[in-house]
Amino acid sequence: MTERLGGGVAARLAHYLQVLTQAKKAGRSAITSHEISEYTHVNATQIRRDLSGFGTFGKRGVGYSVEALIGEISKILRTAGQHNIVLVGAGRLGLAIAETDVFADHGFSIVAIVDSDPAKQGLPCGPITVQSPDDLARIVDEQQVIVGVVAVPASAAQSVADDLVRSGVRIVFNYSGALIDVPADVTVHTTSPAVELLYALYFHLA
Amino acid sequence: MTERLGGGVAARLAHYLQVLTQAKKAGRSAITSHEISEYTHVNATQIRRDLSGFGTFGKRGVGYSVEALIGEISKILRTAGQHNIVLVGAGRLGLAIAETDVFADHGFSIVAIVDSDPAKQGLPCGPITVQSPDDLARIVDEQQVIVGVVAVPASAAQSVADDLVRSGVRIVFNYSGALIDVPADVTVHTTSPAVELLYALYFHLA
DNA sequence: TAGATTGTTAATCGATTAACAATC
DNA sequence: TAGATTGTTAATCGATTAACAATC
Repeated sequence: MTERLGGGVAARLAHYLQVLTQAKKAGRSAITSHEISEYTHVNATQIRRDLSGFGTFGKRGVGYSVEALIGEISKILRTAGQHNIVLVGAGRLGLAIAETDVFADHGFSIVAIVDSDPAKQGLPCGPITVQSPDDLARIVDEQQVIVGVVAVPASAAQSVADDLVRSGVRIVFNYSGALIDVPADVTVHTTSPAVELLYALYFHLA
Repeated sequence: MTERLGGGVAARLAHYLQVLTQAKKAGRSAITSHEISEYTHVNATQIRRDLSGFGTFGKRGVGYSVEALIGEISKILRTAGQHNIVLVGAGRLGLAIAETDVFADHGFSIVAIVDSDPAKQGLPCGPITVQSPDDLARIVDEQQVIVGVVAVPASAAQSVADDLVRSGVRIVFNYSGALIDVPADVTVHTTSPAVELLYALYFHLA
């Protein structure tokens, strides 16, 4: 189990974890591979094989315990524990992201929000207040932040990403839609809802 | 070209289209398979093969014309043209989504926003005003809406999805994070940014 | 017991990778 | 011409699918 997982397996396990977390919040105590398959669009046999590679977590005729499986996958992905995020952009999008618990559900905590607009600095947002981008390096260092979320207009995205990388962030999560370049040792993920929509549309029109 | 594409190819083509659209907005006129690969994390050879199956779009030694390739892929995916969206939820998240042009960039137009809170109904949001959920069926019918976007709290998501499906929407785009059930002939996509974050984190910790 | 679902095998299919000639 | 990148082939790897015994 100390060996590194392949990219495919790791991605699928993360997806199962998301579904299980939501199922738990909805009050479910057990779930079958077929149900996970419906929500993830991953083949049910594949799901069972992915899981059985690490142990026998299921009960034949019943399915998997939601709670127990969350624990097992967290252990496999080594993502249990607390991870800190800094959010850049206190506009509508940034505040909307800060408000949801999509990140909190998985142990990610938004420890700081920054915005270059002085009018927004000092404003409260939940338990924290908006700070200046000048504080980024200090925040990342003091709070051991590894993830930076970019929630600014496309035109400012590259420059914000550069700031984040300079400040020591290792993973950039980009909501702006713009293409962003970073050094090879930093990971960028750009959210692109339109991609899924184009895909779904193709099969509905065909 | 009249035959239906496999799911893998269609998903990748949609992703290329997203990158090309952003590249065009950034003023790029040409792009190589290696650059598309950097932004999509799809293997460059795979990209060239995907494209060459439909024609010879590239120039050896140069790459692909961004503009021309956007046209070709739009033709292949048959997604050129205008498609209408109705957005449910005029909270921070809903308004943030309405504000961005991630959807508009690909010809999707948000033709209506509805919210069950009477205090929000009538409020302006760009060129339109917030309406009541009671108007959903009429809106979907009159404006030929095929996509419904769910931007409400998780606790209300299933009920909103039910309303949308009853009103005739064929594709549900769920930003709430909650698990949603719909009839077999309707497609749901649930955005889950945390999945990508868990995945990226795994490889950074390992 | 009967019904359901897991765990697992074998066969097929699609994606990835390396390599390289063609050509801009 | 020289350098770069496409288009394409062949070999490997991983995902999907069908089938079914094991067992809850």
